[in-house]
Amino acid sequence: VKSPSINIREVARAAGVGVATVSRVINGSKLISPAMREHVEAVIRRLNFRPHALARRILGHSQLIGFVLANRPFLHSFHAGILQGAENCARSLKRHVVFLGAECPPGAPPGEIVLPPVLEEKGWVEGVVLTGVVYPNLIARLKELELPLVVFGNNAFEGDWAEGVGQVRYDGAQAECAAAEYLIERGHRAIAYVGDAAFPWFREQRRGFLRALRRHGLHPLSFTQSGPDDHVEYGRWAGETMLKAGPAPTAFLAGNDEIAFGLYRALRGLHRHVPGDASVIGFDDRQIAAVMDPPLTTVRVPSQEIGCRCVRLLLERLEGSGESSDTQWVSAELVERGSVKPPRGRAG
Amino acid sequence: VKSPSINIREVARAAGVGVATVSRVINGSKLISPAMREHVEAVIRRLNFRPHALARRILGHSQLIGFVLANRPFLHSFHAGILQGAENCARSLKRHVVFLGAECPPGAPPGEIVLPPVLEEKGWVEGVVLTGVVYPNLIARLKELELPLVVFGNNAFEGDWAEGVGQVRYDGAQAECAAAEYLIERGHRAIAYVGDAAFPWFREQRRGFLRALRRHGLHPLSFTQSGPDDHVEYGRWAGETMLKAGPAPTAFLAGNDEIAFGLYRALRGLHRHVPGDASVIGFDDRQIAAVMDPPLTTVRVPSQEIGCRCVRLLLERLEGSGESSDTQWVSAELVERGSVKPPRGRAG
DNA sequence: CTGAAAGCGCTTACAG
DNA sequence: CTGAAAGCGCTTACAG
Repeated sequence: VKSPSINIREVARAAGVGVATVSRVINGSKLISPAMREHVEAVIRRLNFRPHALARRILGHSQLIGFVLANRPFLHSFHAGILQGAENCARSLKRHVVFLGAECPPGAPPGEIVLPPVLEEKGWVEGVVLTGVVYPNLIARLKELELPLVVFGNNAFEGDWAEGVGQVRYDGAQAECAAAEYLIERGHRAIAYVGDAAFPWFREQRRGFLRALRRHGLHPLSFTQSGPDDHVEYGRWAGETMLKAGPAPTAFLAGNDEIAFGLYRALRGLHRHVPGDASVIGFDDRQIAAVMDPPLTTVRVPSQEIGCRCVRLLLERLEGSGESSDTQWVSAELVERGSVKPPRGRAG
Repeated sequence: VKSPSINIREVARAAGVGVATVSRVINGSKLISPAMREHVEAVIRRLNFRPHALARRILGHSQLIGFVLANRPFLHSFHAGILQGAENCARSLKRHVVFLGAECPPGAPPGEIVLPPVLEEKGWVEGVVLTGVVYPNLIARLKELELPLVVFGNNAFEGDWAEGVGQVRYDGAQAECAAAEYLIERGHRAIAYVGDAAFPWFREQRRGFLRALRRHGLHPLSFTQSGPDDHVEYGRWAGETMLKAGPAPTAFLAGNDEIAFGLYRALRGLHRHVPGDASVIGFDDRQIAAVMDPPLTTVRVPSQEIGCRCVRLLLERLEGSGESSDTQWVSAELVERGSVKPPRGRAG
């Protein structure tokens, strides 16, 4: 059931040359005279010949990179940024990105995880960039498949997987420490961190938060229980709980921007004003941050840059098989908008 | 420079059978005895053999679908939704999606447009789903390449390209007509449409808006000039201009949610309250809509469904080469949130 | 059911 | 510089 599309042999015959010559032309080989090149190119144009991509790459590289978004029902703007960065960078390096979803429960034995065929089969992708919610068993499975791997480190759960895999990450503890300092400088003393401790990225942030408070001899408030999957709901729940229960914080450090939005809702529900009654700092700088009211001061994580660095690191490791640098760091910085003020009853 | 990875021939030798038999096993052929199958499978496992994806598909189908996002510097949440829908659907149909950016200025002759190699070469993708900002010349180029094509119709500029291409679209005029009626029912008389008429999707919406106003004998206000590329800025500019210049509208129909947010800003800057002083309805229902203050009433366009329908339609056309249905419609519906109220001085 | 052989469309030593 | 031939890893008639 092959369509009668023309192949290199027919081009060769039409041009009155050998197939090797046609091959050299389409591959831009130097071993060919200008006259011959022009002649063959003319025939190629006339016949509208396009070489078959798969056949060309049976030996050699597919130039395809797998971008795996693990365990995510939805492509949020943050991961969309990573994907876009990866695609841009891949394109400039003559590679292409296959976008792949993958679900794999944390408890599954690596051997039993079934991945998309593009990953299971050999020859499709040269390597994989791994993002989303990444459990060690997925990494183990990908290693079994002998796929060169770069993971967005902050998305991965702790485990014994680092060997042989490239990482791009930001220092969440450091960033959140700086955010806490920023609040402390502005006079806040009752500061709360909000983020489900079931996730490593939130735990890491919280460590930085604790570090800052300890340094200043302040008592840290935290809300780290597991709750609703929806981050907005989680933030609202956390806010309501904390405001009703204990000494009300004058400032909140939210694990991400959606949690921050949930906190806004809780605050508003209790007639507290942001930032008049309570300050809030988010994390990630997703698209919603600038649009919230007041605009959210937040820690910007450069998503596009992360995507770009992931594919760049992957290709470095592919080429220099001598295991290039294991971890690359990108920096996360506070972007000041309108959700922080000194607490009430204190000179600005 | 071939890595010494094992191939079908070696498996056959190790199993003491012919390569055809191994081939049948990995392809799940029925023409094989259970005993033989088990034996070969054991050898495959022992040798950790994985067939080469590219070689398998030289004849036959690549199972790859190109998802092209044209002329977009950024993957917005709306298109991210389409992509995610496409990937989900593709996966369930055993296909994979290659995410591709493409820039091509509207004026370029089709012959001169250079696309990613994955599209230029034959055999990579079985077909293309086209979204973003789509000019007719890009469609023409893709047709030259004989790539089966489904476009998200609302993203495409008018032109003589419809023949032979599948489309998925929503009825923007109808949706915006309904949105206008919704405002009229609530007592609004001075209603403005805001959206750059340079873009066909805004023009289509505006037609629906005009239809509704005409039906009720109302005078339509419109802001359709070309302005800043950034939609938020565009909305702000439109809002400020209209509020300063003419009879102030009591309600705005924004071409998309970001324009609506720009209108919020303009209104706030002039100390007008939403929805107290002016109502606003957005379009698309992007992620920011629910997060705006007040939450934006908007027309929801089912982005994931669009992505899914695009790949489904593409595969139908691939299989039944008898040109299956040309255009599929999805419905866009108003989602009521908090940005609409009856105008001042009128009973609710 | 199974295997030897021809074939898919290309690339790449090798010889000239 | 150019071409005939062998090779890439797989699939698929064909014959048994």
